[in-house]
Amino acid sequence: MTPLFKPVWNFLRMNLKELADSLNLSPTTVSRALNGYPEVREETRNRVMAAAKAANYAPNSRARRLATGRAMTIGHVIPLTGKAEMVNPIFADFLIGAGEVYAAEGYDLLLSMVPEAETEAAFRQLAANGSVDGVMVQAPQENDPRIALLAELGLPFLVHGRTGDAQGYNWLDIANLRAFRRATDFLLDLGHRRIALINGQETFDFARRRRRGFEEALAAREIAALPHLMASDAMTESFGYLTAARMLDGPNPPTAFLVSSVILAIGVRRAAGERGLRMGRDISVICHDDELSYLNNDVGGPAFTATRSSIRAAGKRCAEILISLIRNPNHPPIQELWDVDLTVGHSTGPCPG
Amino acid sequence: MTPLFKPVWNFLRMNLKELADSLNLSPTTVSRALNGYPEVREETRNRVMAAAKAANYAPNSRARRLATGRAMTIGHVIPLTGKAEMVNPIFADFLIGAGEVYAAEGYDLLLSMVPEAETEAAFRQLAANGSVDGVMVQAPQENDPRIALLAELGLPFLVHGRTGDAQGYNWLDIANLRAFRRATDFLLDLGHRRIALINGQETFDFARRRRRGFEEALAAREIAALPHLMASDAMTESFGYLTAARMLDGPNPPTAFLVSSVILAIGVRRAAGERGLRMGRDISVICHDDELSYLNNDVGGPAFTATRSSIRAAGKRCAEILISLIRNPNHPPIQELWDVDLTVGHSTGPCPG
DNA sequence: AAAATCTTCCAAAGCGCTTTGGATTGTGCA
DNA sequence: TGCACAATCCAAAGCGCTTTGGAAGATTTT
Repeated sequence: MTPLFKPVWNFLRMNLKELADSLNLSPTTVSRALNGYPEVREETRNRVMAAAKAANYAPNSRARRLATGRAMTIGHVIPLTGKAEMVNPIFADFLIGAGEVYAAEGYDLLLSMVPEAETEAAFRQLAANGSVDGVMVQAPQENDPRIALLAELGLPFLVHGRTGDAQGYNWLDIANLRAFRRATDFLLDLGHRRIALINGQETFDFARRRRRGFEEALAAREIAALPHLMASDAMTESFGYLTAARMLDGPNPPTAFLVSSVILAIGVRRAAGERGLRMGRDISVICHDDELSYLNNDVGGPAFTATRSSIRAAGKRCAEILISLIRNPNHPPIQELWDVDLTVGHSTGPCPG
Repeated sequence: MTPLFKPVWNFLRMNLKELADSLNLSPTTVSRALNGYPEVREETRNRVMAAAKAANYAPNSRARRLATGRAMTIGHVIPLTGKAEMVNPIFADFLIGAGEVYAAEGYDLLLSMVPEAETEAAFRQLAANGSVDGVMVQAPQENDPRIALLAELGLPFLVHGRTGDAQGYNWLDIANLRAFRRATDFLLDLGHRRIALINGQETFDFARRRRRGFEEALAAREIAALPHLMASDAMTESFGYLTAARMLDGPNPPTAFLVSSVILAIGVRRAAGERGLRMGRDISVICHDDELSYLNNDVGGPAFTATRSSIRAAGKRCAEILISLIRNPNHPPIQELWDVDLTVGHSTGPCPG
């Protein structure tokens, strides 16, 4: 029976015992010195620290994790849906925000991409083999099975977004309904009556809430929502383009669009541009802006009127919360709802005609 | 001296010894049965497998990693530059491609976001504490210090892109120079003479090569590259927009643009649209298309004429190569250069006038 | 001066797995 | 029948760290 293969370059590394021997100290003392425990003389600690630095010593994280029982790792499981991954453009910035916090707190980020059908197995695996201390859940669907599953597995988790009754688990979300209600009101106040909604996939909770916000605003003024002016799908540029094109070319075209992402809005802009319609004059567009770093909406004044909320800031805060939950497992549920700004840009104006 | 905190939910988990006891077998045999070694009877193996499944047993990955000396983890270190993260939109799709392979091969993906100034320290840390078996390097700059560093550290690595003499290390890259030379020729053949280049940051190797391709094509026809028609910076929509706007409003405006990403091209399109210029008629645009899943360029025929190469496929292949390098450490350098297609879309046409 | 208490260090026992080096039994061949 | 050789299994030794439970010496208290 032969082992498969052995890493070669490991020989370079010094271990705790060697370091201790070179200092004429026990591994115990060296370990404590390095980890900041008080029962070691200050002078000794300094000696140890200096030697560790000189030898380029870092404790083997695998051994440390085994010994402590902590993985010092947080899992992000991204379900791959096969179609344009909805999370794609969004999750990158979210990850950056979260990653900053993890790095600062000494946690690793384990990113796992799995086919949607295998997410349950993936979570069970993570829980069973103990490679993470907690997991982040993004973009929950209605009655998302992940929540019950993770609760059952006893793995600390935080949901970015929420679903169901939003009780009994930890989440951070933005006020999607309120934001879209407000945006719709804004368009209504400008005199628009035929307003289109181009939404994300309405299997996702955030998209449902946005739609409700839209519908409630219309209902409050006793305006009927027009089914042919509502669409929802993965938030790609092409979906925005195709949908806007179809609506604009059809009967009773909308005078305004409310769309769920900047990327969709870019598609809408393309469709409008092709038809010679100027945004903010011939047609109005409001979108939700996650403040993606490569799609800055602010250059020369905001291009789009937008409900905005930084996805990166959300990632940062989510990471903070999750870490505090891991450190304090019997903390009561943390739930945080962020309000959303409405920024007025160049893409909206009074209803023409 | 009290430990900081202990995970609670670990108690649920069964370990190898318990599983072995319940089967009246030794841990040795159970381990071997589970790992597919031959020195265990088929019947015994089946019993073990069944019991493991029934008990929801999965070997503790921390212990396994310590015992084997392998981390079964691959590191992606993303330097945060402070400004719009160039890698942002690109690296998400790259990650998805790579992540699929990692999952299939049983590797974890450790994602580490660090301020650019700390990347060296981050790599040293990874090497010293042994939490990864290899690392992926993206978007190399000219004479990128990471390459020498990783070689020194002896950590297996693969560069997506290349730099310097491209010798002696493993990389996968696309033929950036050839692609941009070809794209420039395409525009020249259409009669364009004032062609603008809107490039990524030219500290990056890929951007330098693209520029050289552009310049070589012009030089071959003895056309001077115009400095006021060349710009380079982080590839954001707003940079594309602002640059195109400036160029179009200035003296001797370009009749065509060659740009380094779809996102930039979207900005160019916005600037053109605002000025009433139709793409493919009044003005031509070619971009490089990484085939990002949420920026599909193919709906209803390709919107942009583009040099294209799937960043996701690159991620996938990079992961395959890196894993094979890890398994076979003294493999001679693997270097793979991908050719790039030119897809003709609606955004180009003969030079007007 | 003896007892009590810190202070500072260490030996040894894990953490849960893999792997080495047999031991035991069964089989094929002389 | 006896010996070589598979085929199966196991005990025990790590992997490199943390943490428990002292021990020895220094310091304070009575």
